[in-house]
Amino acid sequence: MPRAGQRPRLVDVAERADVSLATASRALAGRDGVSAEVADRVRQVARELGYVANPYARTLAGGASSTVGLIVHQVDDPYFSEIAGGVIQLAAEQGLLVQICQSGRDPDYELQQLRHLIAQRVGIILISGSGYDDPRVEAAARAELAAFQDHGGRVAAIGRHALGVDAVLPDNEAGGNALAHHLIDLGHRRITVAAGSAGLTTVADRLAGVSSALRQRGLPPADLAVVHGDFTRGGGRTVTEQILNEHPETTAIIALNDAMAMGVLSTLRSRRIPVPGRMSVVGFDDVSVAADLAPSLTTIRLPMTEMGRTALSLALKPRSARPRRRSTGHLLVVRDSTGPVPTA
Amino acid sequence: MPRAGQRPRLVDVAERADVSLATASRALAGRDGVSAEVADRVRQVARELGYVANPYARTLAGGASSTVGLIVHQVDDPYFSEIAGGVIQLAAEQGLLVQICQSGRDPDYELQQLRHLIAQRVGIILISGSGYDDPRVEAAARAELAAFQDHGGRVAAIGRHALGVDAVLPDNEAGGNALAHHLIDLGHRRITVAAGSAGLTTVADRLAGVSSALRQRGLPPADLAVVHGDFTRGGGRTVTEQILNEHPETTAIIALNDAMAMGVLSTLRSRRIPVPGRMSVVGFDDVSVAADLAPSLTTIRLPMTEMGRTALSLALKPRSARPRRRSTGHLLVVRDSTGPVPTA
DNA sequence: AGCGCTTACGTAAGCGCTTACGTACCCGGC
DNA sequence: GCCGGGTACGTAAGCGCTTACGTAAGCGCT
Repeated sequence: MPRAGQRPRLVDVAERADVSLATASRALAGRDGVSAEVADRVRQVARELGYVANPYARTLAGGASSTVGLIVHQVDDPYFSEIAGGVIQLAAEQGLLVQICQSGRDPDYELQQLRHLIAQRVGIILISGSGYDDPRVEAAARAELAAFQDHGGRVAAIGRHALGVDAVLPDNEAGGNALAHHLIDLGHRRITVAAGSAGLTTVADRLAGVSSALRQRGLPPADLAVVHGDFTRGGGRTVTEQILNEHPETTAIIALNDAMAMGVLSTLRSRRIPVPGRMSVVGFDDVSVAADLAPSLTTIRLPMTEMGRTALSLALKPRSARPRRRSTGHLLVVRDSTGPVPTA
Repeated sequence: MPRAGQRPRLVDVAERADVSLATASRALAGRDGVSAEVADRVRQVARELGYVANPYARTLAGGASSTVGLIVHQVDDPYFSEIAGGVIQLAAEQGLLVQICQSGRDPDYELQQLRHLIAQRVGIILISGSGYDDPRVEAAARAELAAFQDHGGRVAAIGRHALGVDAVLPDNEAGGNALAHHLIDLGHRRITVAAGSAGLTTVADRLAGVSSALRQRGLPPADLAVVHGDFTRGGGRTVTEQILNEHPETTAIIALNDAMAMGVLSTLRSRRIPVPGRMSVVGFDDVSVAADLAPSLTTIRLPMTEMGRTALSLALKPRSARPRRRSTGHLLVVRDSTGPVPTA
């Protein structure tokens, strides 16, 4: 008999279906060893009673945890919130709950969040964002995740390699390459990269693609300048000031993510520098506002929502012997922020 | 003795500190009935062992759940992601984990998410976003939340009243009022509101503020037109087309949130209608990109991060007899998207 | 008819915690 | 000296589930 005002328990279902606790549990878990007839009866009663298993009891008893932990650099950055959207979508479809944490782009804090998630016994961990090229931190994270997996935890990474786990990876190098080719095709020769923190693998990869484009076109490395800031709008603004001062010959700026590109555009506007009339600007990611900026932003489209979904689906699959990789497509989206090099 | 390769349990701590399980539990919970000396010893051992309580066991046994559920309309909408950022910030400071869900602006689905969170036994629920003026849905949510609270659950709402729970509420009416006054001061007389879905209380409240401003200025109601879309950039674009067709005399558009305002700006730009030269545009919320748009957006600033924090802190306080309300400040931020009415 | 094997189910242990209750001890008061 | 009352701690009962193991029934086989 369900206690008044309380959620029904498995015993309540079992009693009412006139079976034992064990049978009820098996029936609801879809395990076999239960006749189809009894299983139906149990499921029927559960539905009538509105029974939902207590996840705490279930997990304690050794069942699989139904919560997935997601670590992002910052939730209110559209890149991450779109990824989170994809994760949450698929999680909802699967009846899973998503625990979300931010690292604030601090590797040590991220490690701490990771440990916290593990200590909280979430079943699945998704790590999103760029990796750090600090070997100490990445090795610690790697070790932590390996131990977690050995105890049955499931892990996937989004946009970062070197963690030794399943990962969905955009081809950052190819994207950077495509951007640079686009600008070179437009006649630009003095290109400056507005890069994020030098310690991020994403930055290094995108940058590598840009450099290789120059090489492929036989252009001297001196045609390329690189200025580091951080992957935010504020970072884009700061970096733009620096570019204008230190590399005044620049005719095109490659921002290594859209957030920075927004900062770049905003600063150029306040300096009354026409885009693309006097300066072309490109971004990377194609966050959804990119199309609505003025001018609309030429950028590399990454399927962020899809990336989130894919990462979760990887983590949901049984663990494979060696880490899987899923690469995502990318697409150069040409809009109004790029144009031919100005004729001096 | 901690089992090899396993996380330490409370018994491990207890044994090593040479006390009983109960004492160890009390010591770590900071409950009294434990001598200071013993309590210190236990805490010390726990630290050495890296002990973290298993939240599933803790919750099952009747301890407080340490997870907060957050329901938003959509995570990749900057309004919600900034609120979520605030919630996550404070949660991290308190050692809590945040479970996040999206309702996709569908009242029925939102109700389902709410039930899911409750079924999953989260301890605290935060509901963010506009309420629905559908009495059926709101009443159902109210009932669900009341029952949840009666069983010890904690609830707070952000930006919605009528739920019968603690709430943090921006003064939507005053904000709408301030926007309208600003435009009227600039000489605008044919104002059209780009409103979100008619069924949202937020829309009704902001709209009420706008209407009252016209009344306060002795302007005829006919000076105001209202077109409904949805609270997204796409909604803003659609609505703008409609305004241009059906209300060509309009000189100023009040978008009832920033997302719509972005859609409005984008459509006006593609139609080559100068802002604010021929049309002034205002938004509401002041999401962080608002300042970086071209032209930068005049809007009402809401302290979204703070709202998230406040909501969680309300939920963390012991329940009060009657629902508390915290109102947030709001501020008219005048930027470049508004100007004097064009002289015909 | 008797054996073993499978299938369908029940019994009960135990996951790691919290907490009601019990017990030993020490204090001061008469 | 004894007793009532507080303090500090231990014992053990659960929280609601999963699952290893046990058992009874039914099957085909010799």
